[in-house]
Amino acid sequence: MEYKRLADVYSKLESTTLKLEKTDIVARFLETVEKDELEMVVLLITGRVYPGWSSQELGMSSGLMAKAISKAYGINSKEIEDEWRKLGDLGLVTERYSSKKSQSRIFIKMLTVQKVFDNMRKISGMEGMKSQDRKLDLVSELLSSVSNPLEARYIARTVIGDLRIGVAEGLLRDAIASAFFANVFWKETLEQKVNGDIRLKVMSRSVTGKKIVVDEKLATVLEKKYGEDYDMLKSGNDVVVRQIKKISDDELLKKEPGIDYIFFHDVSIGNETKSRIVSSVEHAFSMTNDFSLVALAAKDGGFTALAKLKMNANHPLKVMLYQKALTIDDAFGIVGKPAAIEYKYDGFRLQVHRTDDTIKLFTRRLEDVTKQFPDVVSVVRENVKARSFILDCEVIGIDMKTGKWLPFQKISRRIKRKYDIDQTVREIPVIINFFDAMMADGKSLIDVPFSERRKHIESVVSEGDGIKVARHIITDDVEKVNDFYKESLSKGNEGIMMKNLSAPYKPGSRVGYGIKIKPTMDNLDLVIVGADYGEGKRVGWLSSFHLACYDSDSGEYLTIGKMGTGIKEKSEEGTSFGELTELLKPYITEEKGKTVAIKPAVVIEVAFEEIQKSTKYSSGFALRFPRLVRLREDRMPEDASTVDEISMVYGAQRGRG
DNA sequence: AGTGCCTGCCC
DNA sequence: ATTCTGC
DNA sequence: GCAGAATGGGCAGGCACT
Repeated sequence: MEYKRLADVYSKLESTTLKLEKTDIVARFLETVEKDELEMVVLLITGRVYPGWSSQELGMSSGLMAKAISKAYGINSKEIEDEWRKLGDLGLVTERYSSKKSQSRIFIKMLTVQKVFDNMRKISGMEGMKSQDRKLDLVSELLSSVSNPLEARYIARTVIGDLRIGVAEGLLRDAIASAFFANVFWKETLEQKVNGDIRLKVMSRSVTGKKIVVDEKLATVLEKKYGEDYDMLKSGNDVVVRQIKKISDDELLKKEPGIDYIFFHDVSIGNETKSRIVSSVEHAFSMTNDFSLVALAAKDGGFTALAKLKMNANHPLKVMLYQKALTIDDAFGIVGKPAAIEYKYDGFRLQVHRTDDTIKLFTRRLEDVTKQFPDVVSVVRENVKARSFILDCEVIGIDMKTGKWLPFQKISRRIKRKYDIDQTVREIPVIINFFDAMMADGKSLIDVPFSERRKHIESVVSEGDGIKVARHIITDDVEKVNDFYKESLSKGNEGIMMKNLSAPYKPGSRVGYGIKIKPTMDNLDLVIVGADYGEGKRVGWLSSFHLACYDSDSGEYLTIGKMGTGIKEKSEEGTSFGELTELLKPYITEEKGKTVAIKPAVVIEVAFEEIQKSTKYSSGFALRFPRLVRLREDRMPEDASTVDEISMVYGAQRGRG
């Protein structure tokens, strides 16, 4: 397949924000892809060349891409930086230089999807001396063989790992469902207006050569109400009328061979059928984390093949994510009463797998970290009494001297380590706290209620040094939760989790079955002393703001980090990027690429989770998760929080005093 | 050998 | 991680 | 209410440069 075709699809996707339209674009494209190219195309649609669970990386991002542009088109880096700031996206920058060169281009051969894919995979395999140069050559080779600047745009974005086409898991899942299974409609959806006309009429003009099954009850209605349009649909397609109480033969819903469209009379049957298709795709993806496999299975074997993609210890599962609430009452409102309340440990998420002899550990993003935690492997081997399982836990570090739990920063030293692992095992011992179970003795637990999954953990885990079941209570009493919350914080935890007792485990989604509650710190008033221009949807605005506190001794402003969230895009909603940009412009003293220096004048109120020690910023501190609360127009820069105040707050933080 | 910058991934 | 926004 | 796209600090590792 020519890369140009894929680039056109990307471009169409970029030109609409409508999810249904995007889904349709991807689905209609996938329908046309041959089996031997499907794996590659599905990966490239998600902007990758290896599936999410793979540890293969490109080792190339915006920095090296800027160099690649420089090399491929002979442009100096300052000019590239300026264009980058103006266009807000290196993909557009690449496209621009590509189009300037295009007149002199002589086509020998069209660039193929396969070629792009192969070069990207070569890039990810490269290491050692001069490897960066060789990576640049591979990118240059692609850029010089495009037939169209649009292709250059997407080659650059694939290198950066950010396609910006608004397609991620949810949408691709729906698109695969729509591409390889019958498209389901019912009376209301056929009567819905699309571009001014009802959908049935639109379809009668545009759909030809398809196999369409129509509910007998609906057929009568269509003939009576829309006879002319319905006749036109029948004349151009293979329309079969059936009595359909309920589609019991799942395989009928598969395309190739099978049916392309199915029309029901009742909303409920339509919805049920549609969701049966989508959830079978979703389930297959949950099990494999690999849309290439899912798409192939769906195309080839429909429901049967999708159902064969089963949960498998040693293959990581997407983890369930949790929402945030401000108060215990709000949380109860979402998860119901009574609920399970757990400590929210300040560690990192670990998925523990065991098949008979093999234990494997995966992070939240499915990286295999078994090598980094031999201590966890052995404690699991000895203390979990089951042969085959998948469990979810939070790992925290402990201070060798005091026995207290360490803040996340410390344990993070172990996560990506490749060398001196044994030494850090001794220096930073850990405790694993199990809080969920997804598989037991080869059987999936994701559909059993949380309360049962919890019981299962308690039955297989024997607690000991370094291995615990997450501390929890079950209650419907706000006061009891409050006490538990205080207890949790006093141990240095981040807060608490509140969980719905009857909820299933939903891999990969942030549904309201679990809620996290964290305390709020008093906000700081900080001075803006610099900023960066934004990318993508924030192009043209100052988008990230460099913050400083005041040193009353020296009268200087000391930096404490950057902030790029909490700001509104629309000015009606509150303090917006536009407003801040206009406000700060007169104070800009220096510009370099996307970064500007700003004279201290504007004070803002900033919320955060925690103050950390930092070597990067001149105040010696940095904020964990900073976000804008509001402008402080009533404050002068000298009124900002002082470094002494911040130092006091640092010392008084949870579990640290 | 030391340093600085980039990348990817934890939160 | 947090937050905002379109669907 | 969800999915997607913006953005934060800091860690280890790896490459390039001095």
